[in-house]
Amino acid sequence: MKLYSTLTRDKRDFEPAGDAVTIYVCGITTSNSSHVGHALSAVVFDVLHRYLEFRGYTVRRVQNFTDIDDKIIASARDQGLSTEEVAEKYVQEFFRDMDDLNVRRATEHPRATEEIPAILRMIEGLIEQGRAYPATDNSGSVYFRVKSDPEYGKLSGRSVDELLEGVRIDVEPGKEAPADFALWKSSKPGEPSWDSPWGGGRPGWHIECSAMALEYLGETIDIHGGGLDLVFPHHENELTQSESFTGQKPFARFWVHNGLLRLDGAKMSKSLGNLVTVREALESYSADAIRMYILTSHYRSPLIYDQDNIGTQERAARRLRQAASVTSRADSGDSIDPAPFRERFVEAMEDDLNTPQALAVIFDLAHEINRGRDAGHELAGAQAEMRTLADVLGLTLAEPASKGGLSDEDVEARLASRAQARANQDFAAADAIRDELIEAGVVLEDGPGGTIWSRV
RNA sequence: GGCGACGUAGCCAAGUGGUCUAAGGCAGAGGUUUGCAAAACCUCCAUUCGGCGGUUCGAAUCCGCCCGUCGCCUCCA
Repeated sequence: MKLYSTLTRDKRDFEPAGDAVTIYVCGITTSNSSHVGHALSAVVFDVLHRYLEFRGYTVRRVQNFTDIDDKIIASARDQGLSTEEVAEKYVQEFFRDMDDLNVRRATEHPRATEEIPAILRMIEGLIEQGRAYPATDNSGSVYFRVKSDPEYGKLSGRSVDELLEGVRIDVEPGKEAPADFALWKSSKPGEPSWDSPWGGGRPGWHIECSAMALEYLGETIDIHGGGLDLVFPHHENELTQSESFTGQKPFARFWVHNGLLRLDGAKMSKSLGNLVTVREALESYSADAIRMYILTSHYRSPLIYDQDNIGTQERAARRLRQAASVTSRADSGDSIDPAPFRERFVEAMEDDLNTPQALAVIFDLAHEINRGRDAGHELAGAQAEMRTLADVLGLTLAEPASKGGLSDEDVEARLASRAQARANQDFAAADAIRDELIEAGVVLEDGPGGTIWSRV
């Protein structure tokens, strides 16, 4: 397949270097509930993973949790909890949110605080190589020496000179140059702290990802992913320290970045506070609708979070769901050949994961199934294919669960009353029952074979 | 200020040199079906791709300028 890489700024043919496709995706910092922007990124890489498996590859995907940083420390202090407790709370919340979005778990979900030995080995190695140095003011921090890498800036397209001049970067004491970044941060009294050759401290943000990628996936990984906002400085720094440490280039063969979700004209982010949590979104919309909303736009494009537009996806999801489960008289002796649809689906996905087109193919197949229903064609094969393709996008095509109101038995009972009323030509009574059920989120369809119902 | 992305029908959104008089979804109009609906099906719904120039036999697609929106440069998926 073709994949766009931020490093080369073009689409290239992707083949894994080894037997399995290795993917490292930057995960969340466990200081807050996940928002829909995190869901966007998670869904994109979930679909990439699912598609690669659909194509027959074995995939090993690692996604970390940054479970120690300033915000977690602050949050723990505010709530009177330990940093571990705060982190654990949001890790569990993340898993629940992702499960409900039908995002499959990664192969591994390592945490920064559980990888301290690997992180320390890497920092020590970088110091030995002259790539890093303990803070010049003896604070106990360790910094990476950016000017030691003449290629620094190649991922984000930044000029090293400009960065070294400290354009809009505050110079910290103890740094040789403004662009140098922390590999190890000395801890202040009362803060969580791990022992190191330089004194008590904690890992800098970037080093954890390098260490985990190396530990779990090796010196060169196939795909490194994350949101576009991570390109600089996070991924730029990961790249330089990883290639410096291992001497192996490239650190990642493809850099895949998803576009950012916006709300009210700005990027959805913690610092701006303009966010909608995954949980809030799931309270109003089904996972299929949320995923379809994300996937009807290309993953590299920015997407504006808009409630009304997600609502329209709910109706669109229903269209697919019904086509996947309609029944046919199957008396024509013909059936629908799904092969051309599968081909078009694959063709779309092969082109840098063009999910909008892939989804359009599924809609075309749904249309063909509905036509086939009217013509009395055999549908099972086409419907099975449709479910297979939908599953590659992580769509369940399942009915939303009963939202408290009426149980299935209640619905069946109301339906029986309505059937009796219709038989008696008492359409007023029949329509009243229908209206009542619609209020409860149950839609009826009267057909030649009787009335079928579904939840919306 | 530096670097980068984007602007396609009422809305969302693919398409990036000819098969585009532009996919798909939602909304809308007429019809079939139905006790009436709903769903489904049939027909219709951008001669046009932010604006102005240019390159080309040919541009939504390439180039230039302008207008508008957004991202990164500081923690952020």
